[in-house]
Amino acid sequence: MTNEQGNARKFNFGKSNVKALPMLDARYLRENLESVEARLKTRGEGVDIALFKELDGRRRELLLQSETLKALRNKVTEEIGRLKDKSQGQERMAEMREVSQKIKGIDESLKVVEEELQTFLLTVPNIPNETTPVGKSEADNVVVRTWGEPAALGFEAKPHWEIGESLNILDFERGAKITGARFTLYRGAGAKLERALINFMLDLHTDEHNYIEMLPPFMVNRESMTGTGQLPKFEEDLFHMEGVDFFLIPTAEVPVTNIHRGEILKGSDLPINYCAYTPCFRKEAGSYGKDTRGLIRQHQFNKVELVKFAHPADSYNQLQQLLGNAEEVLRRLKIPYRVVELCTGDIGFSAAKTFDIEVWLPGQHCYREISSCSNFEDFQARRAGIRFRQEEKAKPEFVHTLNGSGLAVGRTVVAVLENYQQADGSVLIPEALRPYMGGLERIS
RNA sequence: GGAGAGUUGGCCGAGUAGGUCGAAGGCGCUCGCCUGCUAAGCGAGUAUACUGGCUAAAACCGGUAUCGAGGGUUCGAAUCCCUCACUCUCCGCCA
Repeated sequence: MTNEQGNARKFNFGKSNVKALPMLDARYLRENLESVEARLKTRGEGVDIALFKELDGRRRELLLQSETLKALRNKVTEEIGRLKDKSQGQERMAEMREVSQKIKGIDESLKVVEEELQTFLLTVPNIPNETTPVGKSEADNVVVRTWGEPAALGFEAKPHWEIGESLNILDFERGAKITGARFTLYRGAGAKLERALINFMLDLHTDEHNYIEMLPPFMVNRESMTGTGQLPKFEEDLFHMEGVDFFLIPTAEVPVTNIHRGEILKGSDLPINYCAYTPCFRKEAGSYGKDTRGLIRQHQFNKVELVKFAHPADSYNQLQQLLGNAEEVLRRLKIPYRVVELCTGDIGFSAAKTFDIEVWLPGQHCYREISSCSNFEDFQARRAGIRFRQEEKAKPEFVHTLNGSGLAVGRTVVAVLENYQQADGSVLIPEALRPYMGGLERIS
């Protein structure tokens, strides 16, 4: 046995026993090919219609052949079973032996086609909602509203990394020494500020916004990553464990949405609101030159996430609520922000509609994303098999899933440091946070 | 790390000398009946996915699959064999 095999065996607890993911809505795609294609085009994304037609057609053809033969075999087998004298069945048994061989061959081809089809379907992004503005890039996003006035500091605003280093609460050099680039060590009041923000956000959402707090695993299996849409397409952005088929979560969206994977929920329980603090781990592949300084883009950062499972007819109302719940964090902290509606060219793979909250950063003279609130409609629900019944006996339907940061904690620290910096180099603590900082009013 | 026990439908729970078992029974639920209301009682029904036919679409009718997952033996597997995952108990180790 090679070393690698030994390892694999030792840690071989990768697959969950939850049933395989259900087929995506191949039927809907089959019947609405043209319109789906047109709407996906607004993302700047093409669908290989010819490939789909071929795979889908082949699959149905093979399925029909296989099922017809199985029906025959079942019938004959039942007759044999009814025989008192089994020796009378010899001839038919021989026939069925051949039929079974044929079925085996067809099923093997079928399996190949189904895997190809599944792989194809899993790489098709969500269809944007009709209300999502059509556009090519970030530049076409629409500012929905702006809250708060950037404060007139009366001096040249410093970027947070300078503030953090001079107050000795953020240590980028040692973070890099301990691990590497894009890892930061928080010290003293800095560490406490991060923790205070986490608790403040969790308390706000659970006590006032009616979310149930969850503390999920920070590693998930492949099925979970596929359920929310990170896999199969974005594996290169994820940290993968060696020896086990687990991934570090890039957001709490993954473990929290997958809480109900493969379940049928009660319609009367909707909407279900969950809120979770987790660290998030991202490789940030392809962003090498970007945001190299400071806390903005880290391989590990903390986030409080809001997740909703909603009735399809109610999901856009829920999206507004979720967005408002996230905004409330910045309102309480009295930090200016704006809300941006993402265009079709800028929304994520799984989203049908997304609003970003961008916080004002005086040190950088710009608004930066601090939260992303999306309605995935039934996209994740299909992949993850999350359904509900309207009524006790009704047919199960897919729920709509939503989530949003409420908020990204590291970036909130950035916003606090930069917006609350004082001429003397100290930083005031927002009033709402003081109870979480042991009454501390100022970091100096 | 070692030893053992389990995994069946919304839930509980039968079913292992392979055959008519998608699966007894109970609970729950739905509809109907009955009783002046309630309770009790009686009758019927009660999984999911894919797929063929019909259809504008459904309803509907038919087929296939599913008894943790995957594979094997067999004309035929919930039942036999193998691999894996998970749950529980005991021992060891450990925050």
